[in-house]
Amino acid sequence: MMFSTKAEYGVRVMVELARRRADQPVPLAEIAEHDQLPLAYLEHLVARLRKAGLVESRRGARGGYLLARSAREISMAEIVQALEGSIAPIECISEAADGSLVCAREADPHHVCPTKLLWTRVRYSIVRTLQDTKLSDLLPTESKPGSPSKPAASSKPAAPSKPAAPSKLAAPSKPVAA
Amino acid sequence: MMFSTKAEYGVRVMVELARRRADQPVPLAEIAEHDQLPLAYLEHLVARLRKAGLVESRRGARGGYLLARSAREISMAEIVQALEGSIAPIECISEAADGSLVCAREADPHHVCPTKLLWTRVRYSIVRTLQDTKLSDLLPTESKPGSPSKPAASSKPAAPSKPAAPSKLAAPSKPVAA
DNA sequence: CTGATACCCTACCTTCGAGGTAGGTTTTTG
DNA sequence: CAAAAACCTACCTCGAAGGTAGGGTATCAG
Repeated sequence: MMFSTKAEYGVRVMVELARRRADQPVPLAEIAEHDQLPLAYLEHLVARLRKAGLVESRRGARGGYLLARSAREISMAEIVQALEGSIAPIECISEAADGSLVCAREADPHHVCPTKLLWTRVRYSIVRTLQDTKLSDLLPTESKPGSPSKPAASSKPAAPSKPAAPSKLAAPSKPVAA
Repeated sequence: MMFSTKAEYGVRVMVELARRRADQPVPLAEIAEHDQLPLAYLEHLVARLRKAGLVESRRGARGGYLLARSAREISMAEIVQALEGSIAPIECISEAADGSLVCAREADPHHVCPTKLLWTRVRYSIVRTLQDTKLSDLLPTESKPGSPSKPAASSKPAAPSKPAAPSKLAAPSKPVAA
């Protein structure tokens, strides 16, 4: 497993917010009950989402949370990023304050780390997929007038419904029973 | 961080093996010293690689490990898979014994998990990148006659050497004081 | 044959962060 | 005002990541 439940739960919260009418706030307790998730824990997560500017809050009675933007304008990358922090497949490939990718082992400028290429690639493919997937893509096909509901990935289809089962890696005998 | 050091160290070991002449075994102690990694720990990792059929071993004096196949025929997916087990971005999207993707929350067949699409996509993009990257791709460009050394990723350049300005996706929550 | 080398195996140990609780404070509404 | 809800800080716990330790076993050099 690679992402923590922070990302998992947080994405669920965002989906629940997106499903509802955008003009009135949704109390967190409602979502917690609907998805059977611990309320107190969700409060931590949604705090991060708020600091990241992804949701807005209304305090007091009849308060709750709302999406700060339209679901079509929120990418999963933003959500995951807000919840998990910097997206990196391994410690080595996380970024310094200046945005560059650092590797502690790379003190010696002569020596180039051969594995860096791999992890950079992996990181990039994850980030791209997360960026290409918008919050609206996870909503049940609710045809908004004038906008096709499945723009999905930009360049390539990010997730073919049939993964074709290569070698042993995926081997879903029942592929993605959606 | 998403993969453990198992994958990180294990990939390093494989790279070291690939760098050397394929006909004589490399003792693990040599690699441990070269990469400054704990020998006893590497032994655990390489045991997994052996069970997965990725390396072979010669016991006794002048023994060591060798690649079981050519570096061009070993994908990073196999390596990571051997070390980390099933590749899954979150618990939900891992496979059951029968190979199907399970989600505990999906007991109710009516209810479709809206977030499953996301994690399936992410999983697939990771797996594809790992499959497309061969062990030979991580070797310093050592031109084998008759084979181009950079087939790289399938469709798109997977890793830009300069991350440019990644909006805010970079922002480290914990600044990684390396 | 004997020692050295190196793989191989099982058991253990320690730290740390994920995942969650708890309890209080503040703001808003009816 | 009382209830509802966000907000905040502190704490707790448990399992796995990341090792260590120590022996056993095969192989080679001399």
